[in-house]
Amino acid sequence: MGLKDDDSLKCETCFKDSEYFNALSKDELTELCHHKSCRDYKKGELVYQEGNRPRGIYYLKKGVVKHYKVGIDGKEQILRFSKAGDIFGFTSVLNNEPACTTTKAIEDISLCFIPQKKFIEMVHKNSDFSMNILQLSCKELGEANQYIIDIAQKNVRERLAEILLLLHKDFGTDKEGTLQILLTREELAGFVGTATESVIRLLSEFKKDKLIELNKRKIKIINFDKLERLSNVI
Amino acid sequence: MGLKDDDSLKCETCFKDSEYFNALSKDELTELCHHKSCRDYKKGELVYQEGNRPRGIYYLKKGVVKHYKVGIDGKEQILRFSKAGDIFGFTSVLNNEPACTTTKAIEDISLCFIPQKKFIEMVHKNSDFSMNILQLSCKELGEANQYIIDIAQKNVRERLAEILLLLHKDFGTDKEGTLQILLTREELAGFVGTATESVIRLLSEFKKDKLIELNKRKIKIINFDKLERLSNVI
DNA sequence: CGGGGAGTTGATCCACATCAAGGTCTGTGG
DNA sequence: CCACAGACCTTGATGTGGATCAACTCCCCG
Repeated sequence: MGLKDDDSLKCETCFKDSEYFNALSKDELTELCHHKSCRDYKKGELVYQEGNRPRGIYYLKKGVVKHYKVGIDGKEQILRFSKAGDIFGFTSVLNNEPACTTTKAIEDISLCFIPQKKFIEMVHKNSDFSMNILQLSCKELGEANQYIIDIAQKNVRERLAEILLLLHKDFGTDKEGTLQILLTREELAGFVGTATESVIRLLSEFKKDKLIELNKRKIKIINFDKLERLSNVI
Repeated sequence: MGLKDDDSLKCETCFKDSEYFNALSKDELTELCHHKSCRDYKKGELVYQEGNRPRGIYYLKKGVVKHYKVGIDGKEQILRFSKAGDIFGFTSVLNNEPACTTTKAIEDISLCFIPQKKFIEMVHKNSDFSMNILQLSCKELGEANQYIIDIAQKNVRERLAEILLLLHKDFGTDKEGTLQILLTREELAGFVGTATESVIRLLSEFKKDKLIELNKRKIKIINFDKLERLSNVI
């Protein structure tokens, strides 16, 4: 799991537009850049695994990863995705605990790694940066809470509708209107929290009802209003 | 919702043993005590409601509150409880957003209120305190994630067993061995994420199988091992 | 003593998981 | 460029966990 040292080690522009690292001063940023290291991962590669102890946090420069937990029967429950510009892995670093999720690249990605020590140091030294992380963590907590009530009280149809809209909001579309994230049916099921067959049946129902168009893994939402009503947003 | 000013305003000992406020210096503590205000709530009273904007955070001195969301059909999904020594309400304050949960006293409680401004100030000024809050928020995030996979993948029996053990861990027992938290069947159902009738049926099944003893709302766990195995802890 | 909330039990129904069996796509190596 | 294996997708049949509805009891508490 060692990180390759390459040219990107010296890359100073990684965090230029990051909404989290913008709190750092020019000096802090330079200092940080001397300690970070970058690496590319192929689609399907693990970044870290539940139960392992990550030795730092990650900044995703390119691509998409999924964060999930594996249940008793081996079924993946996807908790969320991260895309370019996101950071992750800070929860276990901050609590000095093993990771509570597994993170895997679902496309080719470019990652920037910041060692635990440097990250903690920054949190302590720069209160604006610390506040950014705090707000991020609170935001994720709010989303997790929302997700709990969704899973507990909505049926699968409502949840799938909601998640399609969520993916649209988070990942947007290409010029054709296709969702900018490609998931297998199994992954979609793992995110919704249902069986693969159920997702397949509901997707084709949505297609029949002219809510979406399907082409392999490409999904295009064509009736947002109806989907929204169907999702029963609280 | 105004907080009564009373003698407790001057109380200096509120935070003496708090694992979160212990990062504050004596001076900061004194300063804080000049800005906090205390109030008692009767069982059943609302502290704040989802959608409202709390103007500060709360430190629970005595009693137990439940944090929940209300679903479409009016069903309560309880997300967690707080007990003496816990703080809550900081997520919406930090993100400057309306509260994403409703908080209600399930016994008579004693609350200490810290205005938003003071709290943010402390987070900015004292990096140890900030780290405490950050760790708390990350811990809650981890618990929420665990809860998502539980609800998504376990059946009601497993979840009820797990929650009984969780309540035991968090609230302990009196000298008789009875859980130190009294919930209605409806609240228990709202926490497990199921129907009241299902909780009732399963509780009496657990009783029949000599896993627990029941006396009104009092629950006594008598076979931890079996309950643990039943809960299918991952 | 009566009214209302909480608890209990039984009957019924359906959303969804699971199983089974094929079809389709994709990447690899010959 | 083709063949083939393995992963992924799809559809149908079936079983059931647990929600829902209904009726009744049990407590409190004024």
